[in-house]
Amino acid sequence: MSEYDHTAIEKKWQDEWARSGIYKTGTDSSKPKQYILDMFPYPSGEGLHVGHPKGYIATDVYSRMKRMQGYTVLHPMGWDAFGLPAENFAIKNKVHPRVAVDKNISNFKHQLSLIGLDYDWAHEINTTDPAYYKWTQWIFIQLLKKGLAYESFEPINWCPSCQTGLANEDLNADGTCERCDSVVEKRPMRQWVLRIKEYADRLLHDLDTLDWPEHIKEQQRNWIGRSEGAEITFAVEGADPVVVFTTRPDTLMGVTFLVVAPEHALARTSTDSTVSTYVRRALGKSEIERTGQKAKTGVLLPSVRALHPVTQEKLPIYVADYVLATYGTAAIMAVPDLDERDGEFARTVGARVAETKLMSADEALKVSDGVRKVQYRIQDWVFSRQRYWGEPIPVVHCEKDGVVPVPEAELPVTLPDVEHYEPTGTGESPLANIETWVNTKCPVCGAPAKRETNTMPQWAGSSWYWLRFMDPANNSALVAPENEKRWGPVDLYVGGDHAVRHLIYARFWHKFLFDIGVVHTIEPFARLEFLGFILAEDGRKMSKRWANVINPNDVIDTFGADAFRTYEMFMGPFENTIAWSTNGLVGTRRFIERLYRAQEYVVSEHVPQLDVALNATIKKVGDDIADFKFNTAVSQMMILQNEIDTIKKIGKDQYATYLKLVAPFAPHVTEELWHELGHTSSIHLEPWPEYDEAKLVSNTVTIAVQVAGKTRGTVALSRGAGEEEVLSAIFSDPKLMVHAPEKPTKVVFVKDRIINLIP
RNA sequence: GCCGGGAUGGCGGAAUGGUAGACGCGCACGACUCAAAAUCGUGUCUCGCAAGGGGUGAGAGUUCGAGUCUCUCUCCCGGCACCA
Repeated sequence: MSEYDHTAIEKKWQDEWARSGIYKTGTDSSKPKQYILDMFPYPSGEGLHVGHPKGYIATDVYSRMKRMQGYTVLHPMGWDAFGLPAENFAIKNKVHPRVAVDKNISNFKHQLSLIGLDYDWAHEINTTDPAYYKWTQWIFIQLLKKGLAYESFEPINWCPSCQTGLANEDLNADGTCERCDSVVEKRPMRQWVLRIKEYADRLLHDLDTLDWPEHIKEQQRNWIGRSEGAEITFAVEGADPVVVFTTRPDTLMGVTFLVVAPEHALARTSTDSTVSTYVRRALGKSEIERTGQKAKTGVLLPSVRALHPVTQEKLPIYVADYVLATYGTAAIMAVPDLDERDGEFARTVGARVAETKLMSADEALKVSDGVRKVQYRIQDWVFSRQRYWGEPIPVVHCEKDGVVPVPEAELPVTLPDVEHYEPTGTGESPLANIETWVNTKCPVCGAPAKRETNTMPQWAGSSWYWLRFMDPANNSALVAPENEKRWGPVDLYVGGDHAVRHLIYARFWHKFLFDIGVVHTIEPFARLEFLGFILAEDGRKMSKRWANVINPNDVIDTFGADAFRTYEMFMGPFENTIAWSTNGLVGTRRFIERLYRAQEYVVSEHVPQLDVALNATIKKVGDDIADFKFNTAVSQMMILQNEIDTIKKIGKDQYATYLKLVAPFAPHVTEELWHELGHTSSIHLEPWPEYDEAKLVSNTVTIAVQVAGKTRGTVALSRGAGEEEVLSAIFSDPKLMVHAPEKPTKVVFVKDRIINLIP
């Protein structure tokens, strides 16, 4: 037997698999399909650290088993390559973002290739490829045609550092810019916005159909933030009526005043100087300053009074910035008696507090002429960015015809080369400076017109990419219907970090594509497995800044891809965040070596002593991979290996079976050993082993003996032994005899498991 | 405040209501070696020489039997949050 030389073995088989194409996407449509997808990466200049491939290894293990189980498998990989990092790199180094992106992609591909993943690179996609973003633009035009994309001039989040508008989803929890942590301003400017709110109810309800982790569904429910309530109109003396939204119409009789947001027309049009000063100050505050404050401030609107719809009582109206402009009607009815915030505000301004007599919601609506209404926290999706490196929004502005979509035959609208990638800061993208590109003709009337110069956000390309993987080279359709029917939906989607943003945008676009007949399922991702991150050995995030980054290339060089893969699956539960441990990796390396050395134990005849352990391993490894419990699958393989090392003997067929079980985890060494056994075709195309139910359990069992619920020892008997037999075994064991009552008042006997004697 | 998920050795973690701590790391001792590494073997929750006792965040409960089920509480992680 030769030494285990992981470098030679891994190189040899990676080359051979590439040559023979064993991982090509299956074409046999008579077999059941599995579409297994990773969240595709942004190819950063940093390259991969050992945390990144964890999800890729998991889908690799899963897809290998599924292929062996007879499924045709689609397991593709691609690049989500638009976005700010490449653009910032371009600004700094004066190179075209494409150059940096291409370089990064080739580095990523090299790193991935060392891991031995079974991607079918014939299906590779790149969101920055014009042949790809042609269809991203096509989807935008369909949204526009259906009235789901619109221009808005409302104030939006503006990041002064990135110099672009942002969606709410691009902000941190504290309201700062997700990318650079700058304090975000509200800035009124022209923006393209998508009506995701129209899909809010479907996005909420269809969560129930998904096999996703509960915490992800919950995050999406929180983000959508549906609340049921009512709108009630209050007549106002001296001004137009005020409509309020409330989730508690039943508290109507406790209302003692109204409050409107500074943005509310009633506040903005007030001529009172105290009010206008307050409003001006409030509007000048950032989102954080306004929502972060605890003490409530506000002023009375003089010369207006609301009329209580039931008592006709005259109620004061205040303007206060604890009422949000972006939610409900920007006006509330205050019930200081029951609502803590209203109560606090009433104390600050000295407003009246009345005891609330509750009535039924129905009655309240009747007497107040209120209407039931549903409100959402989610806002429409601000979809334009004033930056260079994104998909151009494919519309033309014509003086006569207004906004005109670029005809589909003229797509893609390609991104022109520019001299400077810097954002202009004026609310225009760098594209605005390229006159030859901006100036065009109106597709409707032919008159001179100007192209839209805003680009799409980073999330656009990833909002439909799983469809392109099904049909990557199609130039006449986003995806051919037969391919979409063949592969959709994604059976298993694996990734992390995008619980809300990507997953909600992707579901939104998918539902839209369902509505226009492009896809046949209402949801894109039937099952989602969310991964836990790998921290650095010091327990911190892996980062250049802490100098604690571990590069997979180095690990693979020292320990081999097989040990590396197996370790990442063995570290702990897939969804747990766990610190990397090079010591831990040594353990799986030892396991691979013992597997390798076990070829010395191979004998031609069957070794019955291994039957139980081997059958149990077939069952457990298969079940556990299916359930994403890779850590216990690996530990079961180790248990079998321990058994083999004890017996120092394994039948040739048994070893072959064992190799197939390890193959998804350690594809190179198992392929090598498989060929050593004399096979000439790949182990990865072998049928997955089946277990023999009859051999799953051994003929002897260990029965725990308890006295009054306290375990006193065990007896070993043949399977199926009756109570009498167990009792006689107990009383012939001197150690147990001492504890066991001769005449128990009660005996609990569970066959093959336990006996409990109660004195 | 609301919602979701947790708490088990020195560490990562196992346990259909049925022998808690599988598997791995680490550690200790032993074998091999001139020696070391590698490898192999033995041990490793805790108190105790032993017999035996205690032990899965705390407290109660259900049960012949609870890490697992129920209730109360503490703490940790994540999401949302002046959302009316």
